[in-house]
Amino acid sequence: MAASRGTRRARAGTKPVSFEQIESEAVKLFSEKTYPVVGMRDISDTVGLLPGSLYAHIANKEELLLGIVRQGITNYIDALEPIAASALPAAERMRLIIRRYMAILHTTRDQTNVAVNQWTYLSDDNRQQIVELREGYEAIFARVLDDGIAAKEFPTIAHSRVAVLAIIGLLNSTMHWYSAHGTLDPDQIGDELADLALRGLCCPAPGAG
Amino acid sequence: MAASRGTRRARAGTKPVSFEQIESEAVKLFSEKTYPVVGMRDISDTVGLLPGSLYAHIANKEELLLGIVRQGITNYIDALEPIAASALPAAERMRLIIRRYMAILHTTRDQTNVAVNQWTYLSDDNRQQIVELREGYEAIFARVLDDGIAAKEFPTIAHSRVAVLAIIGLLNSTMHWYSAHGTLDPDQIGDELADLALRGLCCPAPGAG
DNA sequence: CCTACCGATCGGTAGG
DNA sequence: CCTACCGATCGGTAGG
Repeated sequence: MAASRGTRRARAGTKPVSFEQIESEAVKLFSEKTYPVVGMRDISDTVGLLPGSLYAHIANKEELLLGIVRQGITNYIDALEPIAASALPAAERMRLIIRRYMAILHTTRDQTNVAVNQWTYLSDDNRQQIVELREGYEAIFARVLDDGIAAKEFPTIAHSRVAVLAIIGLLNSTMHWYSAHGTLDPDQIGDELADLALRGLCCPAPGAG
Repeated sequence: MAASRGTRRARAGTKPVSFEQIESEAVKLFSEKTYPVVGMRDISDTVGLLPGSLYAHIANKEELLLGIVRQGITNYIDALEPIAASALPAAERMRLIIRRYMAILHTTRDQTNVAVNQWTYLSDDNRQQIVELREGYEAIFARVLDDGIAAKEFPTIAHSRVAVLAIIGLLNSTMHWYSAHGTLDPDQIGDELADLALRGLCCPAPGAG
């Protein structure tokens, strides 16, 4: 009975906590349990602060989510945009983009999960910001696809937006089963998925009728 | 000031509320806002009951989710299993399965969304139940794929489980952009996705190197 | 199916 | 960064 509040005494002469630590723990927790289920007390426990002390480092819970989501998407845009803008044939660019996507997923899996699946918890203004970022992200894939069609590398596609969203959906879905600690390396999976997508964009399909 | 509790008087001589109504409204709300963010008061409001009255029809919040998720998956298993078990060539079975998947998605979109993305909110025992159901669901696709490889319809695949999960991931991802009210009909999209998947399983890919 | 209510937990703050 | 605390809301229940 002697330690009524002893559980909370995590900080005795330890180094001060940084914003980056808080954000990094929040990424893990949000990815694992989702934003609405993670309490500020969960976050403060993992970094060794009392709940109220978090607000010396962050404005509020939603700002934390916003930062994580925005950076999570920006990571992809910054890396994929130059590839899409390069002078290579569209099929090659698409392959490089898919491979690079898997590499980024491998190093920022939790953040990607939050960015892709949890931006919907943002309130109106912040969500609108993210919607625009997402459009920029989609545009990268659309550009390469359209280039490929224009250059006759790919056949004319009935609904090209469907193809773009299908490819993005395929890539994002890997998150749910691709385990970072597994034996499959990201380049290998990237190549297999690129094969899948590029075959899908080119030749006639079997089993019809 | 006269209507202090007047807002809550939704039921005056109306027909009694059924369990099915409650479940159906819960499906919509869970799909739209996710389980942890939907309060019992949100549900009771839409069916026109007071919060406590819900418990005359349901055991608790989680039982509601469990029922929705289980039926949401069972819908697919019941419809796809017979196709997988039929005597048709594997490529044809795969095409029929994908087409049927899109048809079910079209009629049970909200429930599918909840079943696919929100079973993780179940507590241990209930979640384990769903994990087993999901394995049965995956097995349907694995069976057709393996049959196709054995019959040399598909080439030997490095990681056949990757292919299964990629196809399921592709199908499930349609949920995020396929709007039930849109002009794209499910058969049409089903065919395009079947083309994508079946081409991916057969021929050599361009753009390599 | 309502009335009336419960303990627990939530995000966040004042003041130091 | 802690102490001490706040109002709001949560899922759920007893008793009728």
